[in-house]
Amino acid sequence: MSRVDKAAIVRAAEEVVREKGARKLTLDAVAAQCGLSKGGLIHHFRTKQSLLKAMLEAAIAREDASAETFAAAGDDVLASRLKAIFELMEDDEGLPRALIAAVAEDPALLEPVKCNVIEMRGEIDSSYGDPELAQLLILAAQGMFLGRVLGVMESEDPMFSRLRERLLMLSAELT
Amino acid sequence: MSRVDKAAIVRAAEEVVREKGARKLTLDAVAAQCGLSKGGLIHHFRTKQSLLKAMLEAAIAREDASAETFAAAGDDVLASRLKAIFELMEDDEGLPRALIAAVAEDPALLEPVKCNVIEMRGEIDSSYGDPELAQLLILAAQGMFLGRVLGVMESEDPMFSRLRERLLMLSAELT
DNA sequence: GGTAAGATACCGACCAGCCGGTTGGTTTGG
DNA sequence: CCAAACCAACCGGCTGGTCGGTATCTTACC
Repeated sequence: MSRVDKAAIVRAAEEVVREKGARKLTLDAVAAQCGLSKGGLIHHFRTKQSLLKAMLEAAIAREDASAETFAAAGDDVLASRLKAIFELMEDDEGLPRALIAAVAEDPALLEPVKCNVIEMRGEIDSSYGDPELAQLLILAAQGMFLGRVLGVMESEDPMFSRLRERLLMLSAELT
Repeated sequence: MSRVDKAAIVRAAEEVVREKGARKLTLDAVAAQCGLSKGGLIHHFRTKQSLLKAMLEAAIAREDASAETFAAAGDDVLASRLKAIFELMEDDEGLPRALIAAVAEDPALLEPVKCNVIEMRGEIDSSYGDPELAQLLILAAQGMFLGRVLGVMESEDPMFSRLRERLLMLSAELT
């Protein structure tokens, strides 16, 4: 049917952003990265915006799936969300890059991310006796995520794992 | 001497990013915004990169100045940093926009931001008996900042001020 | 099984507009 | 009179997107 599917194109786009920065995320570059002509690429994604949208959706889906895996393994809402965020940070492809590219291109593309965050917030608010503290733990993890995107927080840094463990401990105390 | 100074140009650039998004931060747009021709703009900032750099530096300087004001008024390191971050979030110009524009254009421009964050981290690490918890409070504030940039966290939201107060309380318990 | 017809995947040349930066000149302040 | 501030036209390269065509696959009918 198709030698290259949309998922492969999205991966190629992430690769381009990682290698060359968000500003160089160009249709030609993506096409080259996945061995396609620009025409071929446009056949799959009719506009650049639709490609960016797909990048964001793929990344969000990965994060949600990750959280659900932890939840299925017995973690509570907060712990599984925290672990999902950490996992997201460790393989630094995907969402961070897509986020940057999208926010640069058109902030309106962030709508799905917004929805996702709000949904998560709702889940947590209704599950803990001290919802504000629970929110703060999530926010701290997202702060680490920001540090990662900006290149300030390295996942090999011993501080990173200490903060990570500490956050999980604090979340365990909350139940 | 000059009818338009560099600070005014930086403000105009922030305005452009706010109104049209980082991708539309173009020399022509900035020139138009501050009533200058492109040639005139280039006379002040010889390249776009140097303008971006100035934007970042101005924003960082604002934040540092804000933190120092709080410190001078008697707040300890953590509280003054937290308050500075909150202040940064409330008038949503400046750093968030500059950050986005810079990271999109060339991640290397983030170096000063990186230095600033690392310096802040050092200050805090050496000032509290439980440095990790102190770091987590800062990270939570930065997480809120990220939420603001993505348009998820509104500063009028009652949740916002509750989280803010809670963070300050937690920091007070730490001394 | 073969094949005609239609759809889907893909190519690569091309275009129009944008954008960073140059240049050569004019105005303005001291 | 000089230097700094500023202007406006211009340029070359890039980029998103178009277009007309080819190759490959599916379907259906004989």
